[in-house]
Amino acid sequence: MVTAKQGFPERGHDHADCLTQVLSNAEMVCQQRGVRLTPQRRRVLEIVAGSHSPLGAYDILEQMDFTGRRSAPITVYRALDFLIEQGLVHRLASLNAFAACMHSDSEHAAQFLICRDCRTVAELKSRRVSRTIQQDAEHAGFQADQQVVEVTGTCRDCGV
Amino acid sequence: MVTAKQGFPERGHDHADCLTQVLSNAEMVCQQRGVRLTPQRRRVLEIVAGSHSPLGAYDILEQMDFTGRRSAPITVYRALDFLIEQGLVHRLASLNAFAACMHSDSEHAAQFLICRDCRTVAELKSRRVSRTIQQDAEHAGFQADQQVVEVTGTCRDCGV
DNA sequence: TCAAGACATGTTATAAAGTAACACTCATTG
DNA sequence: CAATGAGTGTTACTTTATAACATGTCTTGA
Repeated sequence: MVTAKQGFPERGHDHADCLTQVLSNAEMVCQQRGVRLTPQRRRVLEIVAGSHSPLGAYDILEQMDFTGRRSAPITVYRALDFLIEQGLVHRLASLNAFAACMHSDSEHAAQFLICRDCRTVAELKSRRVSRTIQQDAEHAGFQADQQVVEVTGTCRDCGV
Repeated sequence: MVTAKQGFPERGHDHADCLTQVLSNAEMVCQQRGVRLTPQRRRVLEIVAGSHSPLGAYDILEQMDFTGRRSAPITVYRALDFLIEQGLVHRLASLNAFAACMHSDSEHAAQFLICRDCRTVAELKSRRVSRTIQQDAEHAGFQADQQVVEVTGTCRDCGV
């Protein structure tokens, strides 16, 4: 899960707040851009944002199963594609999983801290890191336009 | 593919040199560590190092098929696990693909520049980047111990 | 108002990536 | 030379993701 505050989220924080915030922000963002946050998409966002740790597409699929019958995986992937495009959800390549983004209003590279113990995920959101990558890539003769930064380790609460 | 030089490899460079260098380095490293670079493992490394762009496990599998009969995927994955463990091959999470490492002698975080046009891959190998990530993570209450940095963009030769 | 087009979803099937479990080989080494 | 352990073979399977095509549903302008 992802928190609005800088730094790694505290263990006991009220996650319902995150959820509310993500959803209302998403409504706003979509309205502004003239794109549709349909019930399906909203539902997927809700599920992703409701989890403390990133979810696989099939985990999401299981939770979609509210009317008794299960939808096809493609349904979830389509909603995820939309949400990612709008910057409302990030994909974590190293986990094949997805996490909601609290900062979709502000432009930022996708940078993650992944705790190997509690599986909690936070965004690093360091301008310094993205700038350094940008510069060093350029120095190597490379024009960077998309960064994937995923850091595995132990968070404050799980640390020794 | 990955070059020993800093910066993005030049288009016309002699790739056979890379290959030879990777293999002799691997022999050495394995001998030093008392682990076995078996024919299978050597063959997988050869295939990976022989490609200018990262290969999927099943691409490697196809090329293993030298005696006429195809081995099972697990064979390739087992060899890759070994090679990754020894730092001879890197896994590119954002591509589900694998690339040989030219710098397995020196300790370094896995950082990649991936050209979206020619699919060539180079290692960034920036101490500055890994240090910055380390520091900023720590500042956020997080003890980093493994970094994934994958940058997509356009290389010198493909750039506008 | 209603047809056209665009966007969204349903349905079925399949591809691509990765792993489990167990049997067998083969080089040591004590 | 048996016992051990690392490496490989074999079969089956799980997990992750996409293709292709049919159907539904908004909205917009004639």
